[in-house]
Parts: sequence; C-alpha cells; structure tokens
Amino acid sequence: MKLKYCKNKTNSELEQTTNFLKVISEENRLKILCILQKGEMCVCEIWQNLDLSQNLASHHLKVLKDFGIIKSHKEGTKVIYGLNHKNFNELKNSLLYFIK
Amino acid sequence: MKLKYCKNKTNSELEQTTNFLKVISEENRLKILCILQKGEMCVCEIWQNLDLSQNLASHHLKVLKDFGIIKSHKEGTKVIYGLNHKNFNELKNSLLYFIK
DNA sequence: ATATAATATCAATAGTCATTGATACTTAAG
DNA sequence: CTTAAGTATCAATGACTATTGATATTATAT
Repeated sequence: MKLKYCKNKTNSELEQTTNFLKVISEENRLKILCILQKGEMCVCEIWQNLDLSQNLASHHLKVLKDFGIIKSHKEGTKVIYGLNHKNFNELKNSLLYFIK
Repeated sequence: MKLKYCKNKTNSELEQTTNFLKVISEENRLKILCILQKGEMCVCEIWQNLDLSQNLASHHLKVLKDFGIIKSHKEGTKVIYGLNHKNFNELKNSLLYFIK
C-alpha cells in the first residue's frame, strides 16, 4: 500500500508548487519579488536597481508574469510591474502545506 | 542610489535561500520531504512508496542530505533517513523573510 | 515625419540537472 | 567464504534555462 506523500494535496497541487518554487528559486527573480513587495515599479527602475541588463530583466519579469505572480500596466512608454497579491498569497499558502 | 532588495538580508542569505528553493523545487524531493515530515524511513520504503528507481531515490536523498535538510544513520543493511529539523526550520524561516 | 526612450523578442550559447543502466560497496546471514 | 539485500556511485544522455547581443516594437516629444 502506497503512502500518500502529503495528505489533502493532489499531484497537480504538488506540480503547481514545485513550478512556483522553480520560478522563485532564481536569484534575480527573488530580488524582483522582494522589491515589488514594497510597491509597484517600472522596468527601468528594476533593472537599474538590480544591476541587470534591460533584456534580462524583461525576461525574468516575463517569467514571473506568465506564472501569474506579478502583473503590469503601461504608463506612457513605461511598463509598471507590481505583485499579483491574490495569486502570490495562494501560492505561498499552498507551499506552506507542503513544508508545514 | 541603489535599493536594497530586501532589508536585513545579505547576498549570501539570498543565495542560501535560492539554493534551498532549487533543492525543494524538484517534485520527487518535495515528496521525500513530505513523507519524512511524518517520521524516519529507510531508503527502500522511500523509493517503493514514491515509485522511484532505487538509484534515483538515492540520488535525490544525497542532494537533500548534502544540503543539510535531512540526515541518516545505518541500521544493519538499511539506511534510515529523517529530517534535520534544525536546519530545515532555519531555511524555512529565512525563506519567509524573502517572501514575507 | 523623425528621433528618442522604454520595453520586448529572438537566436545562439553555455551550463545545470534529472534520469537511466550498470556497477561497486556494505552488512548480515547461511 | 559465499550469497543476497540494501544502498551508493558512475558515465552517458537529453532536456531545460540563464545569459548575451542584436533587433523589433511601442509611445512620446520635437
């Protein structure tokens, strides 16, 4: 008889959580999440503050946004990024079920 | 003037945390951590319960042990693995500073 | 219309890592 | 001493991904 590795958690929840962990396990992306927890910020502020190249910052922002952790809107030529608090909180809460 | 991405946290703490996240972002390793949270278990129970090959389970256990999240001792021909609660809790607490 | 600032995309490269099959090591039992 | 069970290691492979340089897109201002 097989053990269920974590009660009340489905395989898709496990997969969702490990994907979340993969996304935030990259240093630059975790830094981005840290500074966006303080408030919204445009791309140029992000890459300049974190000493990233512009295209690299754009890439990591896309990864975070595609996963639903952050969201963006345009203001003139600038694109402002901010946390998607609802999704971010759900992902964190789900994670805490696995690592208690 | 550069923003510090996360106050009170050093670069090495960030690196430690992202390394921790990389380690637990693999599905089989997160499963292993889940079942070890219930108690100690020998390798053969782990790979049979999780439907892993023996050598693959051994590999993932090594990754977790090398990082200090789990520990092991021998009982006859068996090797019993269990959580290293102290380290695991420290890593989780450090993580929570970054994702609040 | 043109130029410029801000951002996104694309192609290529290099490095990392999960998985597999085979083999070696360790311990206990006959 | 030999065998078997349990576990670890090794080499090879394939897949994924962070990074870079170049280029494209979008929006504003002159």
